[in-house]
Amino acid sequence: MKNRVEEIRKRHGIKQEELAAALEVTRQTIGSLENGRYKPSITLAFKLARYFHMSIEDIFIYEEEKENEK
Amino acid sequence: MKNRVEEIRKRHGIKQEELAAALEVTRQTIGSLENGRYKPSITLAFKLARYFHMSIEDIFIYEEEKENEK
DNA sequence: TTTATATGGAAAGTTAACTTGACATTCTTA
DNA sequence: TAAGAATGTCAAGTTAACTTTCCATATAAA
Repeated sequence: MKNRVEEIRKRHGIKQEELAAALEVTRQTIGSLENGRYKPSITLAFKLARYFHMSIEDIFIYEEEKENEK
Repeated sequence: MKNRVEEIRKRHGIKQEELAAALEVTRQTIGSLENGRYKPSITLAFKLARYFHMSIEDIFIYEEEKENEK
Protein backbone atom coordinates (compact mmCIF):
# COMPACT_ATOMS: atom_id res chain seq x y z
CA MET A 1 0.00 0.00 0.00
CA LYS A 2 1.69 3.12 -1.22
CA ASN A 3 0.25 6.62 -0.96
CA ARG A 4 0.70 10.10 -2.34
CA VAL A 5 -0.13 12.01 0.83
CA GLU A 6 3.15 13.90 1.14
CA GLU A 7 3.08 14.99 -2.49
CA ILE A 8 -0.56 16.05 -2.34
CA ARG A 9 -0.16 17.81 0.99
CA LYS A 10 2.81 19.80 -0.31
CA ARG A 11 0.92 20.69 -3.44
CA HIS A 12 -1.73 22.15 -1.12
CA GLY A 13 0.97 24.08 0.70
CA ILE A 14 0.17 22.93 4.21
CA LYS A 15 2.18 21.46 7.06
CA GLN A 16 1.75 17.98 8.51
CA GLU A 17 0.47 19.65 11.65
CA GLU A 18 -2.22 21.57 9.79
CA LEU A 19 -3.40 18.52 7.89
CA ALA A 20 -3.44 16.51 11.11
CA ALA A 21 -5.56 19.14 12.86
CA ALA A 22 -8.00 19.31 9.96
CA LEU A 23 -8.47 15.54 10.05
CA GLU A 24 -8.47 15.28 13.84
CA VAL A 25 -5.45 13.00 14.08
CA THR A 26 -1.97 13.66 15.43
CA ARG A 27 0.99 14.98 13.48
CA GLN A 28 2.71 11.65 14.10
CA THR A 29 -0.11 9.83 12.36
CA ILE A 30 0.34 11.93 9.22
CA GLY A 31 4.11 11.60 9.35
CA SER A 32 3.93 7.86 9.82
CA LEU A 33 1.52 7.54 6.92
CA GLU A 34 3.71 9.63 4.62
CA ASN A 35 6.73 7.59 5.53
CA GLY A 36 4.98 4.28 5.09
CA ARG A 37 5.21 3.12 8.67
CA TYR A 38 1.61 1.94 8.52
CA LYS A 39 -1.58 1.89 6.49
CA PRO A 40 -4.46 4.25 7.19
CA SER A 41 -7.71 3.12 8.76
CA ILE A 42 -10.57 3.38 6.28
CA THR A 43 -11.91 6.35 8.22
CA LEU A 44 -8.64 8.25 7.85
CA ALA A 45 -8.53 7.33 4.15
CA PHE A 46 -12.02 8.78 3.70
CA LYS A 47 -11.08 11.92 5.63
CA LEU A 48 -8.02 12.47 3.45
CA ALA A 49 -10.02 11.89 0.28
CA ARG A 50 -12.70 14.31 1.36
CA TYR A 51 -10.18 16.92 2.47
CA PHE A 52 -8.28 16.83 -0.82
CA HIS A 53 -11.39 16.35 -2.97
CA MET A 54 -9.99 13.15 -4.43
CA SER A 55 -10.97 9.49 -4.38
CA ILE A 56 -9.34 7.04 -1.99
CA GLU A 57 -8.07 5.17 -5.03
CA ASP A 58 -6.29 8.30 -6.26
CA ILE A 59 -4.46 8.79 -2.97
CA PHE A 60 -3.71 5.19 -2.01
CA ILE A 61 -2.25 2.60 -4.33
CA TYR A 62 -3.18 -0.93 -3.42
CA GLU A 63 -0.71 -3.49 -4.68
CA GLU A 64 -1.02 -7.19 -4.03
CA GLU A 65 0.61 -7.31 -0.69
CA LYS A 66 2.53 -10.22 0.71
CA GLU A 67 2.36 -12.29 3.86
CA ASN A 68 1.65 -9.35 6.12
CA GLU A 69 -1.59 -7.81 5.03
CA LYS A 70 -4.96 -7.82 6.71
CA MET B 1 -19.80 3.94 7.98
CA LYS B 2 -22.46 2.00 6.14
CA ASN B 3 -21.85 -0.48 3.35
CA ARG B 4 -23.64 -2.31 0.59
CA VAL B 5 -21.69 -5.57 0.80
CA GLU B 6 -24.65 -7.85 1.47
CA GLU B 7 -26.68 -6.37 -1.36
CA ILE B 8 -23.77 -6.51 -3.82
CA ARG B 9 -22.74 -10.02 -2.75
CA LYS B 10 -26.29 -11.32 -3.25
CA ARG B 11 -26.49 -9.64 -6.63
CA HIS B 12 -23.38 -11.64 -7.52
CA GLY B 13 -25.09 -14.81 -6.30
CA ILE B 14 -22.39 -15.98 -3.91
CA LYS B 15 -22.32 -17.07 -0.29
CA GLN B 16 -20.52 -15.25 2.52
CA GLU B 17 -18.20 -18.23 2.65
CA GLU B 18 -17.27 -17.94 -1.02
CA LEU B 19 -16.65 -14.22 -0.81
CA ALA B 20 -14.57 -14.74 2.32
CA ALA B 21 -12.44 -17.38 0.61
CA ALA B 22 -11.92 -15.18 -2.44
CA LEU B 23 -10.72 -12.32 -0.26
CA GLU B 24 -8.74 -14.50 2.14
CA VAL B 25 -10.68 -13.56 5.24
CA THR B 26 -13.03 -15.61 7.40
CA ARG B 27 -16.76 -15.98 6.95
CA GLN B 28 -17.19 -14.21 10.30
CA THR B 29 -15.37 -11.19 8.96
CA ILE B 30 -17.77 -10.87 6.03
CA GLY B 31 -20.79 -11.49 8.24
CA SER B 32 -19.66 -8.92 10.77
CA LEU B 33 -19.06 -6.37 8.04
CA GLU B 34 -22.49 -6.95 6.49
CA ASN B 35 -24.15 -6.61 9.85
CA GLY B 36 -22.26 -3.49 10.78
CA ARG B 37 -20.36 -4.91 13.73
CA TYR B 38 -17.20 -3.20 12.54
CA LYS B 39 -15.56 -1.23 9.75
CA PRO B 40 -13.25 -2.86 7.22
CA SER B 41 -9.51 -2.34 7.18
CA ILE B 42 -8.45 -0.39 4.12
CA THR B 43 -6.96 -3.57 2.69
CA LEU B 44 -10.26 -5.41 2.96
CA ALA B 45 -12.04 -2.42 1.42
CA PHE B 46 -9.65 -2.52 -1.54
CA LYS B 47 -10.08 -6.28 -1.91
CA LEU B 48 -13.86 -5.93 -1.98
CA ALA B 49 -13.70 -3.09 -4.48
CA ARG B 50 -11.39 -5.04 -6.75
CA TYR B 51 -13.46 -8.23 -6.44
CA PHE B 52 -16.71 -6.47 -7.34
CA HIS B 53 -15.12 -4.13 -9.89
CA MET B 54 -16.38 -1.10 -8.03
CA SER B 55 -14.80 1.80 -6.17
CA ILE B 56 -14.45 1.82 -2.41
CA GLU B 57 -16.69 4.88 -2.38
CA ASP B 58 -19.45 2.93 -4.15
CA ILE B 59 -19.39 0.13 -1.60
CA PHE B 60 -18.80 2.07 1.61
CA ILE B 61 -20.68 5.17 2.64
CA TYR B 62 -18.72 7.45 4.92
CA GLU B 63 -20.91 9.63 7.09
CA GLU B 64 -19.60 12.04 9.67
CA GLU B 65 -19.25 9.66 12.51
CA LYS B 66 -19.60 10.49 16.16
CA GLU B 67 -17.42 10.17 19.20
CA ASN B 68 -16.20 6.71 18.31
CA GLU B 69 -14.37 6.92 15.02
CA LYS B 70 -10.67 6.67 14.30
C1' DT C 1 26.02 31.22 15.39
C1' DT C 2 21.56 31.04 17.84
C1' DT C 3 16.61 30.40 17.61
C1' DA C 4 12.37 28.90 15.72
C1' DT C 5 9.95 25.91 12.65
C1' DA C 6 9.01 21.55 10.34
C1' DT C 7 9.77 16.87 10.18
C1' DG C 8 11.62 12.00 11.57
C1' DG C 9 11.02 8.52 14.49
C1' DA C 10 11.15 5.55 18.88
C1' DA C 11 8.71 3.57 23.10
C1' DA C 12 4.72 2.32 25.57
C1' DG C 13 -0.18 2.09 25.99
C1' DT C 14 -5.12 1.61 24.03
C1' DT C 15 -8.40 -0.06 20.94
C1' DA C 16 -10.73 -2.29 17.25
C1' DA C 17 -10.21 -5.28 13.08
C1' DC C 18 -9.56 -9.78 12.47
C1' DT C 19 -9.00 -15.07 13.67
C1' DT C 20 -10.41 -19.43 15.70
C1' DG C 21 -13.81 -22.14 17.51
C1' DA C 22 -18.23 -23.06 18.94
C1' DC C 23 -23.15 -23.07 19.09
C1' DA C 24 -27.78 -21.07 17.73
C1' DT C 25 -31.08 -19.73 14.26
C1' DT C 26 -33.20 -19.48 9.67
C1' DC C 27 -34.14 -21.39 5.16
C1' DT C 28 -34.37 -24.97 1.84
C1' DT C 29 -35.38 -29.06 0.11
C1' DA C 30 -35.78 -33.99 0.32
C1' DT D 1 -40.70 -32.98 9.59
C1' DA D 2 -36.12 -33.82 9.51
C1' DA D 3 -31.72 -32.69 7.85
C1' DG D 4 -28.31 -29.89 5.56
C1' DA D 5 -26.81 -25.42 4.14
C1' DA D 6 -26.28 -20.54 4.98
C1' DT D 7 -26.07 -17.11 8.25
C1' DG D 8 -25.96 -14.85 13.10
C1' DT D 9 -23.33 -14.08 16.90
C1' DC D 10 -20.40 -14.67 20.99
C1' DA D 11 -15.94 -15.25 23.61
C1' DA D 12 -11.12 -15.09 23.78
C1' DG D 13 -6.82 -14.14 21.62
C1' DT D 14 -3.60 -11.51 18.26
C1' DT D 15 -2.06 -7.59 15.86
C1' DA D 16 -1.52 -3.08 13.98
C1' DA D 17 -3.49 1.68 13.69
C1' DC D 18 -3.41 5.32 16.51
C1' DT D 19 -2.23 8.34 20.81
C1' DT D 20 0.93 10.54 24.00
C1' DT D 21 5.40 11.81 25.21
C1' DC D 22 9.86 12.68 24.08
C1' DC D 23 14.10 13.61 21.75
C1' DA D 24 16.83 14.20 17.42
C1' DT D 25 17.72 16.29 12.92
C1' DA D 26 17.33 19.62 9.09
C1' DT D 27 16.45 24.12 7.45
C1' DA D 28 15.73 28.87 7.42
C1' DA D 29 15.70 33.15 9.41
C1' DA D 30 17.26 36.58 12.67
